[in-house]
Amino acid sequence: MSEILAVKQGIIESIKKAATEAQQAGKLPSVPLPDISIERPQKAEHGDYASSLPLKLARATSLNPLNIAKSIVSFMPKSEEIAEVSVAPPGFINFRLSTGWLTKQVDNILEQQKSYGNITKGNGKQIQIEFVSANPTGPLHIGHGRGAVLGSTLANVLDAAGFKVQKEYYINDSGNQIVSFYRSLYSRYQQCLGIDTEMPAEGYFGSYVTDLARELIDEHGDQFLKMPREEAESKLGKLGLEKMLLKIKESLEALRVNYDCWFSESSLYENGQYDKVMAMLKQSGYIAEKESATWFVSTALGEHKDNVVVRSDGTPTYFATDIAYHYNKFITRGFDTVIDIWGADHQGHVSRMEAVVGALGIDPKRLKVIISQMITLKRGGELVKLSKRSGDMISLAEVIEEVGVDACRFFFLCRSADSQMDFDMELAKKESQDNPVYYIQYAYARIASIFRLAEEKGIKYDDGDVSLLKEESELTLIRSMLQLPEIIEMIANTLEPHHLTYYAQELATIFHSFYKQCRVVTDDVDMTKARLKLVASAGIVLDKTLGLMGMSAPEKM
RNA sequence: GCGCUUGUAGCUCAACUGGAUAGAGCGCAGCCCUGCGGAGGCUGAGGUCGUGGGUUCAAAUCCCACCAAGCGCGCCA
Repeated sequence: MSEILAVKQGIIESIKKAATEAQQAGKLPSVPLPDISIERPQKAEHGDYASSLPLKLARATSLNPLNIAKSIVSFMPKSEEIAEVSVAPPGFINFRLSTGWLTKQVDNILEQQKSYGNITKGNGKQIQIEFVSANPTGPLHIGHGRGAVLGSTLANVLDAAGFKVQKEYYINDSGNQIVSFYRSLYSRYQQCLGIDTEMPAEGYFGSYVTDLARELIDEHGDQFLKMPREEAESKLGKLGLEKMLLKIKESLEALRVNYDCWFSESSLYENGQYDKVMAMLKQSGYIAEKESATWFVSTALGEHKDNVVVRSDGTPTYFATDIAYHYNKFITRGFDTVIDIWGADHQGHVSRMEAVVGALGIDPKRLKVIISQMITLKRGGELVKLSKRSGDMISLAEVIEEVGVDACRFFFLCRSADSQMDFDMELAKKESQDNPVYYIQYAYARIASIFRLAEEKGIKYDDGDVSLLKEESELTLIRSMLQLPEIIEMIANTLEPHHLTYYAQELATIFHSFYKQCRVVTDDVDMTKARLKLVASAGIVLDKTLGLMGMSAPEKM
């Protein structure tokens, strides 16, 4: 367990103990105590942590909250970590950490190195996170990029929080869209070989399909023309699909996103899982035949309408396979928690998915669906829709290439998932002070630069005495570093990784301010060593934070 | 029409999930280099938290109504 979380827990327990003792001593009426929590006050003068318990007890005890606070505080045990416990109107109890304990945490961070910030909350529980999962019928676009960054960052954080995380991409490799893609590709293939033919009406008209057809001609020639149409479509299509998938993987890798598992939709049919799950639903009475189709009776579970699982032509819908897929996640593979990240256009799918998970006998709370809102691409305030080069929707790969990975990741991450966002490529590219990406990385580069100087001067600081750190800006820096475990805990609870970007900026700001106020390498050998320790620990925390966001920590810029 | 999400400083967004005087960045007005990287630091101005009710000791946060925007409401995925 992280030191700071242990201290926090200790404070909570001491409040509980003090309140109970106050009650036993007759200083406080014996009313039931609510769940005690402490929070971080927004003003530094209010200390490091605060409890509003007295305010919550005011009504039940019909006492002045300030007096309740005083009674509780008088029973508060002393501890090494806490320097001061005070009472503030209208009825808060404020706690201030001792500087001795604070400075010791510098050594603690140095010991823990890269594992600093990690917590044990997850206890090795298995959690699966599925994200992007775009149809392999075309290149990824910017919206997928947002989901990719969201998912991979969340996976990093959950891993740091002690969960066993598995990242997965669901490949929709069967169904209507695939058939349509196969047909489109075959038409383009024929056209490229001089055959006058038409594209299917519901086809994929992007120029990338033609590019794909040309690549396949280069590699395989015109052999598919000699086959019966159906065979040609299928064989050529499969090759095209593989290529498309490869391009998708490349785009994701360029964004520093990788997966533990690429799960094929069609495997659900091949291994009989689909049939099994449908039979289960039928047996429990959630399946009905009407209008010559097969329906999942979601209205029985409070939904507004039923949903088709098998069309009247006998083919299963996307929803049907998704049911089997989630059965596979929860039952076959036994994940404790499953996180799905979907785009806003899938929002209507959420409630029926939760309903069907419940119908399969799985607690729907174990399924967490994150909807990431739409993202619009801009360039200097102007809306960008099409790529100048291909005329298609601008691809994720193009955006990454133009803007750079670090900036892409940061900007995709910095808004909460449920707020729509504009992604301005000009702004993201601008390597100036109005770009927080460089501001944060610059803090790290400054740290690296300090160590280059220290090394040049041959300074060793292993025996530095951190208790010399007493300046306000030094202690503020330590306090900021101590927040990382709490941030990780919060994100693991809320599944909102955008908080990391704000934390990173705040940590960088506090470091820059410290840097201005306290010169590190000076003639004062002892102070130099102590500050080198402080700076080293700041480097660890900054590196860890950037790492969680999938960003690089450059030694030089 | 129904459902989900959003509405906070001139702009883009936070607000530890109900707490203290609502905070950052950009922009704006100023100030700071005989020192480790000025891609920096420090001040300041700027708010009826969409509107109106309600719950609470306490509401940007919870509930209701309304207004506005995005997405969805297919035997598409």
